[in-house]
Amino acid sequence: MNYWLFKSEPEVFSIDDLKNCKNETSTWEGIRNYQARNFLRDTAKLNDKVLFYYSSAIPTGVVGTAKIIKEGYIDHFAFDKKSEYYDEKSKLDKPQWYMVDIQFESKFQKIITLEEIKSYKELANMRLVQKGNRLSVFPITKSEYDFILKLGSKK
DNA sequence: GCCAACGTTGGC
DNA sequence: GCCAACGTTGGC
Repeated sequence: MNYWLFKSEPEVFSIDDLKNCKNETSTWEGIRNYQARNFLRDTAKLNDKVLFYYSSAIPTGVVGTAKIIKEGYIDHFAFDKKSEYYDEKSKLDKPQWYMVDIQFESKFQKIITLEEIKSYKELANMRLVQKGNRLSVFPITKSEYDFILKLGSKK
């Protein structure tokens, strides 16, 4: 079992949007970074746990959890000229980009802000708090996941 | 809106 | 293969 942090801008796709999807399930398309692509394609497995993080938000932070319900498969949005995720470099016979499907699990009682995350030494090794981190999909440890889940479960 | 950090592109 | 220029991310 792997543990992940997925970033999303709430203006684009919020955790409520995920919850409101059919079966509380959505594709996670539009990842256009090779390192993140490799994680989705090669490492993300069925039932892996996901922290749902808001970037470019006020405040930024983790707002809930989800799980992987479909392992990496071709991001067909890259072939769709009408999609904002269209990428002419991704060809049908040589796809560049991959995605997974996730299902809503829980919404936290309160957002666990980046500021709060930075205050715990238990979370100091997360890629999230390291300088220059821009990856929108990256692995975390079970203990980091559990720690944040616990924070988010408190009123 | 600014800007630091990082990734990608393309000329050589 | 180097690296300058450019584009993007994301916190503030």
